[in-house]
Amino acid sequence: MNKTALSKHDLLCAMALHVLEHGLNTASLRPLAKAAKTSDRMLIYHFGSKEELVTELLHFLAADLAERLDNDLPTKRAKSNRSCLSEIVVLLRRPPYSRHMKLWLDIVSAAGQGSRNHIGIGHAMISGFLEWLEKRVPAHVEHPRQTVCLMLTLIEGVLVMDAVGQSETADAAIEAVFND
Amino acid sequence: MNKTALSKHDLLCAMALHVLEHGLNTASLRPLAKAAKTSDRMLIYHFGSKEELVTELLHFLAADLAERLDNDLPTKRAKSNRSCLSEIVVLLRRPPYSRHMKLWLDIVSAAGQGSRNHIGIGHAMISGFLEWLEKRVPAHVEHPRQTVCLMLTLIEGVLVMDAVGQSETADAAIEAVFND
DNA sequence: TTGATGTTGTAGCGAATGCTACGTTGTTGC
DNA sequence: GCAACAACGTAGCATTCGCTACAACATCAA
Repeated sequence: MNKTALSKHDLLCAMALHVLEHGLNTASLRPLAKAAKTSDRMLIYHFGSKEELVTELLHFLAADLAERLDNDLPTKRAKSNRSCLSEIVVLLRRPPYSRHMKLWLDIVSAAGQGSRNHIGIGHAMISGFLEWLEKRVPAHVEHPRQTVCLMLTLIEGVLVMDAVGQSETADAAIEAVFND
Repeated sequence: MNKTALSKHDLLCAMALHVLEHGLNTASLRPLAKAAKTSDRMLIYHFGSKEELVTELLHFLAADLAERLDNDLPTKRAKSNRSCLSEIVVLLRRPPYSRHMKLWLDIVSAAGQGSRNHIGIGHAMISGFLEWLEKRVPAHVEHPRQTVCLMLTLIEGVLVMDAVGQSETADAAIEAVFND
């Protein structure tokens, strides 16, 4: 177990870098294997199938993203909804997060096509992000749950806008949403 | 010209139905050809390459979507921002629009990976949608441009949430955004 | 030593990919 | 009628896809 489990983690690290660079939906076994300095044969050996590999890889990436966010944004309540939102957006638009966000859009796309796998992971990631947000929203807000739902939904919209070169539209939306 | 132009339109119609059903990023020439009752050979003959075919197909679908929206939602100013937003969301969540929206997420995903093609089309579609929205937002709003940016960005977020089974989150966001 | 189990390389399978070569039909202009 | 050109079918190319068969080697318990 030890040997395999360890190398599996290394494989996931290397493949995560590759996917963050080149996208998820277009990734195939041989390039992934090359990035991890092994062969497609060994990837199937370790993960059973490509589908299981992708599942594990997405869980790995989700955990990585969550850890990064915890490190980069302290568990401290923001002064206002506006500053809370804009701090997060500024962070997510820059590397290394920007790459995660493009990959996130790949997950969303596959989920939209009905992939149970991607729907499940996507759903969990949103739930986790909502909890994370709820600890950072100002303490005085009346409906914290609704507020974080609004923030996160808007953030998702910002990611979409950024992807198609409509960042100004996203900026205007951020500017408009909170009056506090 | 007439014969080819006509049949090209027919081909686009048939292929549009196919990608709306089966997704865009996973579509390949032979299934597309089968859906249009022709051969991959003929698709290349008519469109030159797959990339050009996809480009034309996306323009066709964008025009189709715009026309449908014009027909289904009259050019009439809504009573409130809230009703304006919710009417559109209700519409987009149902067929036939729901399929267009899943395909839209495919475009966004490809755009996020840097495809000039998809970025250009996506950018244009957002711009068109913004104009369209600006004619339907209540007349009395102070900053109409900002307001439609907020609405559309939020709509994009709703699409993302719906794709990963987080429609309740999207609903809460819609509930929270406008106080009027 | 033997045998069982786990790890890895080589080679290849059948299918699908985008695209092309080549020949056969029309159809049209002169 | 005939030549030119557009329209189309058949067959195939080279590549890539996920995955597997098979053998070689290591490790370790009996």
